[in-house]
Amino acid sequence: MNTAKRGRPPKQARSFDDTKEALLLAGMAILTERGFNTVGIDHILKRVGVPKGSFYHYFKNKDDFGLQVIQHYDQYFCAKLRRCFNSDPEQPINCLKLFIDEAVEGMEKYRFTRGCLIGNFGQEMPILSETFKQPLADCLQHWTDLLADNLKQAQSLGHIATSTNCDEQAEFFWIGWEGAILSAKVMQSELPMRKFAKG
Amino acid sequence: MNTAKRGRPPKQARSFDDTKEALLLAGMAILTERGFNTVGIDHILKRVGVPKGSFYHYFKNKDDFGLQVIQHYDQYFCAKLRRCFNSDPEQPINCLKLFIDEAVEGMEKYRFTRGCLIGNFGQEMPILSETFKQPLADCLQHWTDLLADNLKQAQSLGHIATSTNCDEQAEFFWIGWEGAILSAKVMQSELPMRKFAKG
DNA sequence: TGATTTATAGACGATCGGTCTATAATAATA
DNA sequence: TATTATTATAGACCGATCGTCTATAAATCA
Repeated sequence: MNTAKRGRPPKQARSFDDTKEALLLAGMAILTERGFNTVGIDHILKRVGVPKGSFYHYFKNKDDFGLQVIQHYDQYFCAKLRRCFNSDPEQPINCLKLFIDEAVEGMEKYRFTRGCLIGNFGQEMPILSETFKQPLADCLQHWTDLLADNLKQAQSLGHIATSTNCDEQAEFFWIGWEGAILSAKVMQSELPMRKFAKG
Repeated sequence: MNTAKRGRPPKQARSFDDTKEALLLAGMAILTERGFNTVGIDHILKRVGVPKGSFYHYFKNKDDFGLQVIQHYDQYFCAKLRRCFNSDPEQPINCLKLFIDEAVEGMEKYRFTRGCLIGNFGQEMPILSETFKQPLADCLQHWTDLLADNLKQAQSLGHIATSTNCDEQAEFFWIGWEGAILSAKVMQSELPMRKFAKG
């Protein structure tokens, strides 16, 4: 059982073991900030400190990379949602508030430069390959399902009117939330997010 | 008083008189579909059928062009809003419905490839020059003002509760509407726009 | 008529995009 | 332990894009 890594070793020592994972993480951060089509592969490589050959060893092409970044982001975001939505089972309503507060915090931390990865890809839909359509729609559906579950919990506890259609309400929230993130980027202010959350 | 145009004449006859106007119109259409940073100047030139020299005769650089396209779009969009909002003074509520119906129609006409120019620029904020920030925010403000006026009319006619804050409500609408356009692009369906309008 | 203004025409270099081929090390095989 | 296969890094390569620059052509002005 040799612990040494196979393959040609890097010229310079690196701060990570898993090159592919490092590329995906950097991809999430950079694409969330700058979108897909405007970001060159070189940009990501420079950030991570690996040569181009490594990229094309792990990914078939740029589209393949983009799709895997989306998958990664979906997992990350769903995990975040599950954590928030399980944070206060007695008061499910507070869970959404927690999510919103964390999102505002995140936007401020990066000075309103990092929005939503799915929103960025969505805006670029008309110039993206057809293969992106389904994965992006799936992400929105996952989030809607998670939020709808949370709303149904609140409903079963009597915190929300029984007349409310939780699925529709969840869809409505995410549609508007994307707009709130976008507006926050334009205004460089948390106010749009707060104003939408109020509604 | 000679009506002939000054300057070097084009090699091939053109279908328009005003080259600058033609570039701005093509810019509106193309940037609405594909965003700013991902579109090259050559792309626009090819569509209009003019050489690069003309572009740099009328515009200082690409940013200058982008800013003028935004200005043009703002005028176009505000005119559209004014038309809608004056369409039924007796029933101001119907005016917004008309706008929404027209927007859905437009999205379908272009198969969900053309979203909102301001939304596209907004998504690209982090990589745009600082000079874009104010003009983009101004557009949103113009639309908010126009919608708020409409809501106030409805309020004065007793069609909306007097407790409603029309300015806040107008802001809320446009924030969410941007999200609805974005979601419609992802889903390639009018449903997100309809679902948001319902709320 | 000659100088100036307006506008089109397109070559050019620097840079950056994505793909592809070459190289270097370890692991597996026999 | 020699040979081959596998893994991963290294970077050359070509085409596209951006913005500048010079050249050209017509109308107007003095």
